[in-house]
Amino acid sequence: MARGVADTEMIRRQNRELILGVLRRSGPLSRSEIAIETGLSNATLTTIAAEFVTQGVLIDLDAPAEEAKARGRPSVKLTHNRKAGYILLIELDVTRCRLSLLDYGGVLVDRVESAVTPSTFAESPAPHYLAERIQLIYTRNTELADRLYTVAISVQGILYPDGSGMKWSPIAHFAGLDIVSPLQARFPITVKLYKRGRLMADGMRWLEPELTHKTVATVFIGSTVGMGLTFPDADRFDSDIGTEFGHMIHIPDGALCRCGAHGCIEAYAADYGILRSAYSVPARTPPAHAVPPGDFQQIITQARLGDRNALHAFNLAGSAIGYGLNRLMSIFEIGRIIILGPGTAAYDLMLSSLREGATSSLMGGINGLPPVTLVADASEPVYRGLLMKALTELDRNVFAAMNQQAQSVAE
Amino acid sequence: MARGVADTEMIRRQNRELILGVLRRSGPLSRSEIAIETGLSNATLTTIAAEFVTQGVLIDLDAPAEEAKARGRPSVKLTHNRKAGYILLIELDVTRCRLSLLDYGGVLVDRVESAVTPSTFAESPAPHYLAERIQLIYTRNTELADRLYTVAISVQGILYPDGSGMKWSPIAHFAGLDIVSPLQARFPITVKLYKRGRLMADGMRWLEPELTHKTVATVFIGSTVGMGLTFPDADRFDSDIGTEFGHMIHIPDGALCRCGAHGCIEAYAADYGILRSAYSVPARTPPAHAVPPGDFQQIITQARLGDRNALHAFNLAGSAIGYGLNRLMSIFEIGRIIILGPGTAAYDLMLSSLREGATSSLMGGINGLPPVTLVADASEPVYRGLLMKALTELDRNVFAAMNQQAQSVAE
DNA sequence: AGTATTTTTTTAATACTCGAAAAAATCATT
DNA sequence: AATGATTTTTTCGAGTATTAAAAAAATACT
Repeated sequence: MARGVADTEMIRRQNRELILGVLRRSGPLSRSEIAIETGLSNATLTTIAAEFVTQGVLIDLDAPAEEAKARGRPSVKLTHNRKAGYILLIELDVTRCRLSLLDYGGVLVDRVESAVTPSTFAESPAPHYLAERIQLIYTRNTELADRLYTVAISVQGILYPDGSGMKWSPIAHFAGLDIVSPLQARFPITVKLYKRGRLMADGMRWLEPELTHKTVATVFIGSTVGMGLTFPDADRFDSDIGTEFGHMIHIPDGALCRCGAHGCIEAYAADYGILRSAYSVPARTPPAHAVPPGDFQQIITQARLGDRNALHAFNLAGSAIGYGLNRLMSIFEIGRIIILGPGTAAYDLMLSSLREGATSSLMGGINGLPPVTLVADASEPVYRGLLMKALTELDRNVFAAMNQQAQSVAE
Repeated sequence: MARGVADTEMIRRQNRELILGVLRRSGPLSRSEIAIETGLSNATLTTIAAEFVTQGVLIDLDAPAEEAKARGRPSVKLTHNRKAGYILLIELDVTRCRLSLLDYGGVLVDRVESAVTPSTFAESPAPHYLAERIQLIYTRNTELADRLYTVAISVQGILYPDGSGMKWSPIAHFAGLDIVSPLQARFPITVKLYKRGRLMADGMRWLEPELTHKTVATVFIGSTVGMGLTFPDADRFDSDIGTEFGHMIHIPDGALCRCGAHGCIEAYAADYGILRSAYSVPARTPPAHAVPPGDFQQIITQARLGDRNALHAFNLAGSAIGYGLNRLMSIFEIGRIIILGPGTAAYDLMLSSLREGATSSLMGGINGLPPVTLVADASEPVYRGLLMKALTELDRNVFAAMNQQAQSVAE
């Protein structure tokens, strides 16, 4: 039920993971510092560190440029051996596809970017499209022949339960295919799909360490409405949570959403929904394909000037999100809300109706609206989240799991 | 971040837990059977089993009444030493309070039952009331002087984040007090509060083992609407999930709920809500205090005879629950729905509107309504859930954690 | 050059699992 | 009744972990 048999190999793996973990969180550290941080003894640190160095996973940082030269034997900081392995991040959204190759130290090595249009994946099926670009990365970076271990892809939409592809995606012709298997068959890599909303929440945890012990909900407001949820310490709890907040039904048979359903939160709170209400377009009118940022900005300006229709549109949006949070808070206790994306610019206009919606239930009333933080640029937490997912995956599944006989990974 | 330092003591604790776990799941087993089941070697089983027997946690079952006498050395089944420890279960709801004392083998030893009324906890504060009854159990069962380890209490309502008491409870004067600390101060026991909805879901997992790898949502429909959610393998994931489904807002500013808010699911789908709609009582009318089972049954009968108002009431109820599930399914993927309680009798009357509500969104439409099971008697899974919580708590925190020097627990 | 100080490594002790061999406990057969 | 076959359980030795404590290493200070 819980875990399987425990033996001494597991001890070592677990302690190796522990060490890579603190190194990942708090820069280069000396053996003693790691010992203190992890609770392991110095003796163990000597052993495991030696193992890591032999295997080429970590290296001694001999930049001796210490701060105030202390007495005693100088400490030697350990740090990631950048050549130990490589990761590839793929950020995929409705408009672009960006591949970033990074080394084990998290340093950018190569980058490929291309535009995505509704016809992109009709012309070249997604697995093929991605394989071609990955091949380009391999060709341009010969050093990673067998050292590219893991590919992390950020997507939006609904995953198959086994994570092999998408059941639904806002990107045309992207859903319905097995993405993971063809890539894993062609290249010697582990491929994983991650939901953008979830990455946002994870990324925020790395960017704001004080969130560690809280349940965090991130809400993206922009051309869509997305959410991510992460739970304290549930590092391993990778089940598909915070899935499609934007497509939670706010009002049965309500406004028409891009997804085809009626009454989704998104249909009221995404840019196109706000635009529609602000210009009193009937709520059943099919949504605009894309809203130019200027148009959205203009509605904000109008609302600030007191325009009734614009104010009303933001009220509807706030209310949709507020009730959505309300419904969420009927299920979890949420410790912190982070709102990201272009919608943050209009947060003040939505606040009162958002709060009203969020607190109008038993749970919402008792617990109140949790503290809210605004983060205008959503791409940073997504990138950070994706990066850390890939690196910790490498830490855990490749380098922590190596046994003593393992060959050195570096030349 | 993950776990702490791993050492050899942890190995032993973990393997002990593993053994107690399979024993808990699959009756008495011989050492070899346990070895096969857990993956541990026979040698290890000899060692650990000897330890357990010395400590009085397990005993050799010498009932030799084997089935077909096989050749070879006969196997000796290990089973729980019933005298190793005791647990106390307290089921508390709006009408009664029942204490059940069980031994480590799960056998009922003593039981105390009393009625609860709205004035009960006004006259005797809850911690005092419970302490008195626990004292009675101690007095009547002298053998458990220092062998009662854990008390598990089933409650309804909203817990404090630290689990020490209730923020809100449907039982008058029960909320707002620290329940756990006074009891732990007075008796040498571990006290924990568990939410009834959650126990239902957990209990169903024990009753139907094929649920193991699914996300299960249990929905109680009766005088309230409650929910429990459990996730596959998330044995340890004890955070407070599935909290107040019944008080999720279905329709903003809708029907008046017992909790004082407007538009809760409960206000449409609990017995009082159905009654109210069936008799066309205005939805803002304060709900009846308790609905006699006969009255509820009568509405079912009327609906089956084609009474429009009764049918409409069940439609509203089904719709409320359907949209609630819909909203839930926008956040998790749910693999199985189990409906419990008196409301199951009217499930067929609610089904079409329930399904319509559940599948009207993007997620609901794509995934469809998961398989639904009906269980009329909700008290069995609650009791089972509570029992297994207490026993596994004992297994894990007391008996798995004992070290080699530990004294024997049995005389 | 010698001493103080801090980090890192070595050493010895202990705990745990495992595979293989040995022992134990029964049935089957002669 | 004795011997053999068979299955379960125990014993034993080897291998791998961790840790505390002692030793060694590497530097600053005097």
